[in-house]
Order: sequence, then structure tokens, then C-alpha cells
Amino acid sequence: MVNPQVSMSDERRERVLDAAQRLFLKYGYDKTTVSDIAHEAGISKGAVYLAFDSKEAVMDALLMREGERVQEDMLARMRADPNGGALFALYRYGLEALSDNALMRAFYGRRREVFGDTLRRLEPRIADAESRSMSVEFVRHYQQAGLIRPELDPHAVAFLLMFMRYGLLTIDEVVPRDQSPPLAVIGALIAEVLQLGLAPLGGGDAEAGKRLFEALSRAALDRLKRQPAPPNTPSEEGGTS
Amino acid sequence: MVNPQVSMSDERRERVLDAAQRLFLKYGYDKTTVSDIAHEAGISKGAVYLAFDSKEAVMDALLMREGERVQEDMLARMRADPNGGALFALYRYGLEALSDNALMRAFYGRRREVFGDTLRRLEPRIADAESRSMSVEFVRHYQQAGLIRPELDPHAVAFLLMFMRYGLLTIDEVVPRDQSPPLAVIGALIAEVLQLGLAPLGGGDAEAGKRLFEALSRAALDRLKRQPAPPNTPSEEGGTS
DNA sequence: TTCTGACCAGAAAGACGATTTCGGTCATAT
DNA sequence: ATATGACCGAAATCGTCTTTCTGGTCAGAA
Repeated sequence: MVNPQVSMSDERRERVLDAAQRLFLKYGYDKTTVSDIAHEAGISKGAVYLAFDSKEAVMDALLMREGERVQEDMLARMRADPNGGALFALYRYGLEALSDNALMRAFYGRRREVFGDTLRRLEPRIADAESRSMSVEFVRHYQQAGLIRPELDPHAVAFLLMFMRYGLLTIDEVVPRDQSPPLAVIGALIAEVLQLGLAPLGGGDAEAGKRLFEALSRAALDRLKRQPAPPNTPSEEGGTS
Repeated sequence: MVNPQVSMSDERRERVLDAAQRLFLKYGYDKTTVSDIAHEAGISKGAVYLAFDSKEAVMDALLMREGERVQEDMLARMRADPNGGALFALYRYGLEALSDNALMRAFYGRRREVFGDTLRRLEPRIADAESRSMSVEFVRHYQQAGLIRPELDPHAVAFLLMFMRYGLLTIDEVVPRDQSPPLAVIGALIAEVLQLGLAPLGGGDAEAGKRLFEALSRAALDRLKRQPAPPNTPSEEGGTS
């Protein structure tokens, strides 16, 4: 069904996604119409439908693109740091990359103002992404690589990493972002605390961590890409009659 | 205005609060009527108004009572632990006490299903309670007492403690409570991580911490009690004309 | 071909009066 | 004194109808 041929409309798609991102973040998914997106992108409404099957497909493609960007960003930060493979650095860079991307921050924060009614549809994917990035399996791998102390309960550690990220990404509903300490300071502290609290004495082999993380995250992304399309959930509802 | 004489209707008040607590948690503030509360408490509606000025006053008194209970609970846990003055123990017991109180958990989690429209009115008080319990001043005191490493930025530490608690208390909107590791396990891990990550080597003087915390929390509670009534916010809205 | 914008059907958003609900009061009973 | 529950007015809810909006299509322009 999907045309394997990549036409020159790729740039068109990007512009639509750019426009959609701006408008979704500013007005929310529900209050943004397809005409608005077309106008913002400087094309006609029909052209949007040449590039995407539906409004939801625009959202999906946008999330995919931004998710990849976050991942690239995180990997770049990691590679730039000679000690970037240590758990503390990984987590820090992941958080920083996420926090720097407004759309993904809203995604993980499940902001209803931004995603509106499609949030329900996206929910499983958020949960999936969340568990993928800091799952129990992840923690086990790190324990085997000697980057997390082996005696710690991997479930508890995964949960800790999860709710810490959740808290950091969602607390700006309560404390405005500009009243919090700068992200770099927070990131550094989180990194330090996790390093001291979870890593073995000496911090483990940072290079091994770097390789491990790169492999794991690539594999996860590929798996995601291979998944063809998000299952349609036509808000099934009804009695038992 | 408040009658200084404590009548025997104190038990009546308690029963009303018990009833209100059950109903608020089960049906939410909006869907619970004063008649419902009266019925659940086994008295008439008029009697409710003999004990409280308004429905909002019931909510306020309930939150005050449960807040005190949480504090008592936390202090009890702390006192029971010979090492309870260490930062890690304090934070852990605070979280556990909070998590064990359904109403206060909903309060800190800003659950709209529970608090309904009054949530807006309560919001400042939540923020106040939040900052009170883990404020920058708090952290500074602990640094002076040698329980938190002095070189750490107190703002960052306070923010870390804040968003961690926020994340833990609110993540069960996403991950059902019964799918998370048991609170005791999480509490222990949090304690361990914070101890290793924030405390100086050796952990500092637990006794001093215990005394300090008790004093600080008592003072905070007293200050709160002295505050007469929450300011009425009649949802002011309108232009600048 | 490539793209446009008028067009459509179904959904959502008002309009609005009738009806019900609910916080709060008070005359009355105990 | 203490407590009750019928009562009140404001506000919310409901039901119904009308109007507007909006995702998606398609005949035709470029």
C-alpha cells in the first residue's frame, strides 16, 4: 500500500510536518485544522492529502520524526562525551535531549492541551516508548555490563528511572520551566546522584556502556520502524447485547 | 469568629470528615452532595452546617486533618528507625507516609477526578505544601547540619527532591499502582540512591538530622495552622478596563 | 502530471427554554 | 440548646433544534 518509490515530495512532507508541529504546539491537535496546516505550510489542503493519508497520519509521522531526532540528539551528546557510556551520562543525555524537544516533552507528559482526543490513541505508543527506553531488560543489560550494581532489583531500578523521568518531564505543569534551575544543572545533578547511587564503585567500563547503549537503542528504533502502522482503535464502545 | 470553646461536637466533626473522605475519594468532590455527606455520617444536612461553614470548609478541614496525619505518620516512622534522621530515611518515610494516605496522594497528584472544580482553589496550597516540605531552605539547613554535601547547589537538590516525589506520586496515572514494584522496595531504593548520591561520606549525624527535621516540620505545621483561612479566589476573570 | 479549492456528509458547537440539582438557610420540633 | 428537613434561588443539566465546522474527496485548472 505504501508507495516504495520516494518521490520529490519529501521536502513537501517535511514542510507539512514543520507546519503541523508549530500549530499543534501552539493551538493543540484538536484546534488545528488541516486547512490551517496547509496554509501554514504554504500549500493547499489537497496537497496535504497527497503527502499524508489523514490528519492522524500527520501526527504519527511527526512523532516518528521527532522521536528519531531526539534519539539522534541523545546519541550525539553521548558520543561527544568521552565518558558518555556511563549510566549517569546516558540517562542525563536522554533527559536533556527529550527536554529540549517541546513536542516529545508534551508527548511523554501526555499533555492533553497538545494532543487532544488523539491522546487515547497514542497512549499505548507512549507506554511502549517509555518501557523501551528504560525497561527492566535495559537495566539487566547494564547490570551484566557492570554499569549498574548487580545486587539491585532491576524492576525497582527501572521503575525509579521511569518515574524520575516522568516527574522531570511533567513537573513543569506545576513549576513553570523558567522558575526551575537550568536543565544543565539538573542534568548534572541527576547524573551525579545516579552514578553514585546505582553504579558500582569506580563507575564501570564507560566504553562498554557506550557500545551497549548504541546497539540497544538502534535495535529498538529499527524494531519500531519495522512496525508498519499503528493499529486503528476506532474507539470501540458498546453494550453486550 | 471561630468559636474558641470546643464543644462536644468534635466527634461529630470527625464523623463528617470520615464520611466526606470516603465519598470524595469514591465519587469526587463535585459529585458528592452535602446531603450525601450528611447521610453517610448518619446526621442531617443541617447538622453538617452546624459543624462546618460550607462544603469547601469540609474539604479544607479534611485536608488539614489528613495532612497532619501524614506528618504524624512520617514522624513515627522516623522515630522508630534509629537511623531515621539521615536524609535518605527522611525522604523515604515522607514518601511512604504520603503514599499510604489516599487523599493526600490524590492531593499532591492534583487528581481532578477527586477534587473537581475546587482544585483550582487548592492549587496554591498544594504548591505551598510542596515547597514547604522540600524547599531550598530545607536543603540549606541539611547542608549546614552536614547531612547533604555542602558543594551541591541547594536549588538543584530541592528541585530534584521535588520532581522525584511528584513523579512517584503521579505516575500511577500511567502505571497502575499494582503493576509497580511494592512501595517498600521503591522506598528503600530511593533512600539508598539519595543517601549515596547526596549525603557526605559516612552519612552525617543521624541524630542531628532527626532533631532538625522534627523542629522544622513542627514549625512548618504551626505556621500553617496559624494561617487563619485560605483566601477566597472567586475565579476572578475579566479585562483590564 | 501536479496541484487546487469548491464541495459534501457527518460531527461538533451553539441556542435556549424546561427541568432538576444542590449549597445553604431557617422556621420548627425535640 | 441541638438538630431536622422543607424550602429557596442560583446554577447546572437535559433535550432538542439549528448552525457552523472540518476531515476528506474529486472534478477540473495549471
